[in-house]
Amino acid sequence: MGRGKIEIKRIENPTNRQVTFSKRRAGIIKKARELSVLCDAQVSLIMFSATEKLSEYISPTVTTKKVFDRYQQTARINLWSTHYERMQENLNKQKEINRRLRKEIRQRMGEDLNELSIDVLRGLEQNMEHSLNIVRERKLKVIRTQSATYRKKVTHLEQVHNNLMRELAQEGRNEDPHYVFANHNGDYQSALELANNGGSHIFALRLQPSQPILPEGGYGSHDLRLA
Amino acid sequence: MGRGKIEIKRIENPTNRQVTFSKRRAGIIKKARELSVLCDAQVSLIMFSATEKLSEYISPTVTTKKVFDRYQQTARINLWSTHYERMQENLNKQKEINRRLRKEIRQRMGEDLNELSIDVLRGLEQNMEHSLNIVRERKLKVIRTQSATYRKKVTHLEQVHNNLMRELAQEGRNEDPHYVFANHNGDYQSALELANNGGSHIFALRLQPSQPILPEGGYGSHDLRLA
DNA sequence: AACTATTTATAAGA
DNA sequence: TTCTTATAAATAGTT
Repeated sequence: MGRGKIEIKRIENPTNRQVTFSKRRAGIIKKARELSVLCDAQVSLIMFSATEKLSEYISPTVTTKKVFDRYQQTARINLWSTHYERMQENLNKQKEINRRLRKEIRQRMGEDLNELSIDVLRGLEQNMEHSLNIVRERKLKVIRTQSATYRKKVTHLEQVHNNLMRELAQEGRNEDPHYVFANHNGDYQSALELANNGGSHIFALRLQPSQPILPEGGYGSHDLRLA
Repeated sequence: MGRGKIEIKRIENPTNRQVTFSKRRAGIIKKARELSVLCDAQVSLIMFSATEKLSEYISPTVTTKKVFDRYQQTARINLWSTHYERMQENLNKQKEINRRLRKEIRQRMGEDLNELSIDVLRGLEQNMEHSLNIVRERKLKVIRTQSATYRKKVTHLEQVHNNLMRELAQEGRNEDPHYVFANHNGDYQSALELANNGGSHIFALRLQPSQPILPEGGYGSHDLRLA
């Protein structure tokens, strides 16, 4: 269609080739648009010229991404979809693990027990007894360690105090010895308090029987108990 | 170009539309091929008909994937990269959640306690005591229910047995009454066994102090304890 | 699926 | 690039 018929083979003259590209690009884009409109089709047309220039047409009813995604599905061609699928699989696997872990925790908190057989219940009870003993021992050990630390601190403070008293007794002029003594007593008192009862009032809340596991952000060890 | 000029708008007659699609699809694919050859261009043409049928042309010098990749680079359009990133984020979030859940379970099994403060330890201990009581009660309830069921069965069997004995006593000729009696005793025995000790030997393994949580497939409530 | 009257695309030239 | 125009090619309506 032109002044003369041409053979369909690479146009060697670069200028000529470029001109033909421009003309025909316009033509094919027009054809693509007409096909879209007339036939209600979704068309994606991407062209790179020999000079690397990008031209494209995409039907107004879709996006290039949608066409690509659909192309993958329909053509069943891998492209990057394997990557996608693997990620999706992985995600689902993680979610399933998550579900089971939450269930495990709920059961260890005394919920969701109805479906458990007597055998499993017995095992769970024994395991929890055993674990509870470990936690108890650990707690006692921490308390003992902390007590020891505080005792050392107290001993040290007493020494400091005694030294001061001695110095005061030697130099003793216009200082009030009771000021220092009261200070020392305060430290000792708070140290004992912390060792024996440290903040346990905070955890009264922990005994709520059915604390729900939050879907996200509020899960996990301490969030569960501190909520 | 045809017997009459047509307006470029959706063809309402479905048959007509389908025919036109076929004709014009052939035409545009021919145009795409000619453009590729004449102008040394790389063309990707993807079409979905209104009936969801996929047609495509791709220049012989490239692959669809290459065109897509190049399109992304050149157009500097994200396309699916955001999708990727979101999936990756989601996956990481799930993994982090799972990490915390595993830690929670380990701590409830008496592991990883070193980092816990005396406050948290005290709370954990109280929570575990409370949960253990719930599990214990549930276990007892199940045992009681099961015992009741077995008692009913036994009672029923005794009745059946008595009826048989009575019948035998009435008709009593060449049957051995001990056969029936022994059978009945066997049932009763196994019923009692199951109620009192049902398979608990299976769970000796559960008391292993440091059963690792398997990364995949071996996690979860019962796998952990039954491993 | 073929035919063909007509419209449309475009090669070559300006 | 764009316009022009002779001509090739595509295709709408028909069979």
